[in-house]
Amino acid sequence: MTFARVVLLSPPFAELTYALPDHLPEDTWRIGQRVVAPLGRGSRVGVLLAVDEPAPGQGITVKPLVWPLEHEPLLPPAHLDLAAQIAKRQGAGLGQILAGILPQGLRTTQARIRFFGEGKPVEHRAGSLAGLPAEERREFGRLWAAGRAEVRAAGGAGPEADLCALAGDPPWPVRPAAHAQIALLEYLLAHGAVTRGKLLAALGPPAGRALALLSERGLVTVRPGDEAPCADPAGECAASPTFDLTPDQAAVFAPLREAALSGAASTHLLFGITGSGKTAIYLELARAVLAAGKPVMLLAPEVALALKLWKDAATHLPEFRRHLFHGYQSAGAKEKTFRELSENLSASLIIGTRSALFLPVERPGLIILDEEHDASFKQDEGLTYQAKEVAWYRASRAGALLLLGSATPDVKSFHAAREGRIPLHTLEHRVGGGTLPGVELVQLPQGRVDGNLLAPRSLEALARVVERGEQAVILLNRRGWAPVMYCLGCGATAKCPHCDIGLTYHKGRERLVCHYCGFSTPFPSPCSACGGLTFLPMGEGTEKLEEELSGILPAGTGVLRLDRDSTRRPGRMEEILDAFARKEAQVLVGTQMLSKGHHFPDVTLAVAADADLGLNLPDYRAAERTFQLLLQSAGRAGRGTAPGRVFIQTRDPGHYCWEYVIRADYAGFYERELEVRRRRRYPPFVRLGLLRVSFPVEESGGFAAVDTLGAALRQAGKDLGVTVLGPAPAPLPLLKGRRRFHCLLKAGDWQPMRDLYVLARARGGKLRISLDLDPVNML
DNA sequence: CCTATTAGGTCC
DNA sequence: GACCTAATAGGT
Repeated sequence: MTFARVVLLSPPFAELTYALPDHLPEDTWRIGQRVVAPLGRGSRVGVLLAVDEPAPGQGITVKPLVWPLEHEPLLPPAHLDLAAQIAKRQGAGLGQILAGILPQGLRTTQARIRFFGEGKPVEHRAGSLAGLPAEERREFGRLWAAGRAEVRAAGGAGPEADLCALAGDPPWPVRPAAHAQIALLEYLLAHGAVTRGKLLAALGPPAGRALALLSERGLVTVRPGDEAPCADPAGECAASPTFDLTPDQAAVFAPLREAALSGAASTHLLFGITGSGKTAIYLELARAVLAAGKPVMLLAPEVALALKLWKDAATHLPEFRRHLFHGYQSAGAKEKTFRELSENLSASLIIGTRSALFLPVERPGLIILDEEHDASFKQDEGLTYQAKEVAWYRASRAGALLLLGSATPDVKSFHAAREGRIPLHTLEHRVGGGTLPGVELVQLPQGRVDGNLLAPRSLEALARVVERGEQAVILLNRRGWAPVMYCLGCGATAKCPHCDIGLTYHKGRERLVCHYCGFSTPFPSPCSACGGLTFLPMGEGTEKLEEELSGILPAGTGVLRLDRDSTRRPGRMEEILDAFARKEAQVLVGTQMLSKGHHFPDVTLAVAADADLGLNLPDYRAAERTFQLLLQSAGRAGRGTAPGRVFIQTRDPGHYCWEYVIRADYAGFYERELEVRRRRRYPPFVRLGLLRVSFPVEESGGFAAVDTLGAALRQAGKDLGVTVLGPAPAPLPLLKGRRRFHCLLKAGDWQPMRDLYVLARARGGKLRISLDLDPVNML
C-alpha cells in the first residue's frame, strides 16, 4: 500500500497520512495538487505534500483519498517551499498559511467535477464522490485518468457569493425605524463590498429582506461573485512605442536592466523624487524582462495606485499578457487568475497589491515594489506578513531583481543602500524640469483655536489660488466631522463601549463612530452618562474642513473630499479624482489617501492643515512617517508649469522634521533620524518585535496571568539575549472588549524572538498572544 | 440516580 | 471547525 502526506486547508489544518485509493491510477497523484481528503464523517480540501510516505504509527486507521481537484498541480514546488518558509517564520502550521494564500473557492469541497462518459456529462460535488458505490467510482476514475473530466470553479458560484456594495453615500433615504436596512448600510460603509453570505452571517436573517429592498431601491448593488477577472491577453497590436527616457532615467535604467536580465538575484533601491518618472523605468524594465520570457510582478501599496499602474501598462505594454489582482476583487475573479497563472501559459505581467505576491508565478524575473516605504505593504491582520520580505525571498529563490522604489525610502532600506548592501539609483530631477515647490511653515496658535482650521496666511493663499483659477489640495489626516463630542450636561465625552476611545462625529452619516472597532451609534441621541442632549463638538476632521471651506470660498468654487468615508462606494475614488482632474472643483480636501501618486498639473498649493498629527504617536517611526507623508503631499503641488507652494501648519515649528521637509532634503533627514535611532537603540540598529497580549474584560484572572507571563518572559529573555520591556498596558488599553498589553522585544536577530514567542504561547494559558516582528502599527 | 451542560481531545 | 467522550453539577 502507498501512503501520501496531505495538509488540510481548513481546520484543523493538520498534516495527515492517507492511502492512495484503488479507483485511480497511482500516477494521477502529484505533489502540489489539491485533493479531497476524508476527515471524520465529512471531507476537506488539502494539498498533497508527498507520496511514498512511511505508514503512520499504530492505532491510526488510514483512510483512502477521495479525489484530486486538478490534473496538473496547482502549486509548483517553489510555492510550497515559500509557504513552508512563511509557516516556519511565524510558528504557524503550513495549512493555515496555504489557506491564507489560496482564494476562497479553491479551499471548499463544494467544487463540482464534471465527467464526460457515454451520453450526457455527469456532475458531482467533489466532497460527495466518497459516498459513491465502488463500481461507479472506478468508472469515474477511468474517465478522470483519460482526461475526460473537468473541475468547475466553485468560488463565486451561487447567491451566497454575490458581491454587495453601496450605491450611494450617506445620509441614505430610509426611514429611521428601518433598523435592518440601516444596519446593513452601516455595515457596508464600515466593511466595503462583501459577499451576501458574509452579510447574512454578520447581521442575521433580517438582512436578507433588507438587502432585497435596498437593491430594489437602488441603494445597494448586488453583482454575481463569479464575474470575470481583470486579465488582458497579449494584444495582436504591434509593440507599443517605448518611453523616451531622459538622460537621467536612461542612466538609471541601464544597470537595472542588466541586473534584471542577469539571472542572478539582487535587490536595488530606486530613490527618485516625486515626479521624476519612476513609472517609466518600471514599465521599461518590465518590457525587457517580459521580452526575455520571464514573468514580472509590479506591486503598489493601494488598490488605487495599482489601478493607475494597470492603466499605464495597458497603454505602454499592450503586447504582453497582463493580470490584475487585489483584495477587493470577487472570489471568482481571484480564483480564475490563480488558476490561469498556475497553468502558466506564457510569461505575463502581474499588477496588484501585496496579496498578488502569493500568486503561483513560476520563476519571476523582476519584482517591483512601488512606494516601498508604505506601511500597507505589511499585513497585520489574519495572515501577517511583510510583503517586502516575501518579495525578497521569492526574488532570491528565482534569481530575480527585486526593485524597491520610492521618493521617500524606508529609513531601513536607505540604510542598507548607504552601507553598500543594496545598490542605490537616484533620480534627482523632475521630468519636464518642473521645480519642487517652496515650502513654508505656518505657526498655529498653541491651545484651542476658535473658528477656522486654516490660519489666515493659508486661507489668503488659498483664496488667491482659487481666484487665479488654479487648484489646491488640503491634507488633514483625520476623517469625520469632529473627533471629540463633549457633553455640556455632565462634561463627559462620548466613548466607545468596547474600546475606551473617543467617538468621532460623522455628520453625513448622522452617527458617532469608533475608528478602531467600527462601532457606531445614531446621533443626535442623549448622553449615555446623564441623558443630556447638548454636545460641544471639539477638534475637526476632513468632513468639517470641507464644509467650512465651502462656506468661506466664493460660491461655485467647488470643494471635494477624499477619505475612506467618501470612497467607500466602489469606483467612487476614481470619480472624485477624475472630477478634480477635470477641474470641476478647485479644492480637494483629504486624508493621506491624496498624498500618493496622483498627478494634477494645475495644483499650485498644498496645505497640511494639522501637520503635527501623527508626530506624537507612541511609535519610533512617528517622525519618519510624518516626514514621508509631508514630502509626498508637497509633491502634489507644482507638477505642471506653474510653480507650487506648500504650507505646513504646525504648533511645534521647532521640530527637526520640518527643516528637512522645507528643503526636500531626504538625505539630511535620514542622517538626523539615523542618529536618533542609534542613540535610542531602534531599528536599523536592533531588531524590534512586539508581543501583543490580551484577554476579555470579563476574565477576572487576566491581570495576574499577564504578570506571571511577564516574569517568565524577562527570565527567558535573559537566557536568549532578548531585551524584554513590559508587559505594559498598550497605548489603546481596551479594544473590541479586550484588555491589551504590549511587550517590546529588542534583539540582534529574529530567531531568539521567535523562540521567546513559542515559550510565551506555551506559558500563556488563556491569554491571547501574538508576535509582530518589525511592527508597523504600535497601537 | 439520572440527565443537561461543558471542557477537552481527536480527526489520518 | 465539528464532533465525540468524559466529567461534573444540578435536579428529582
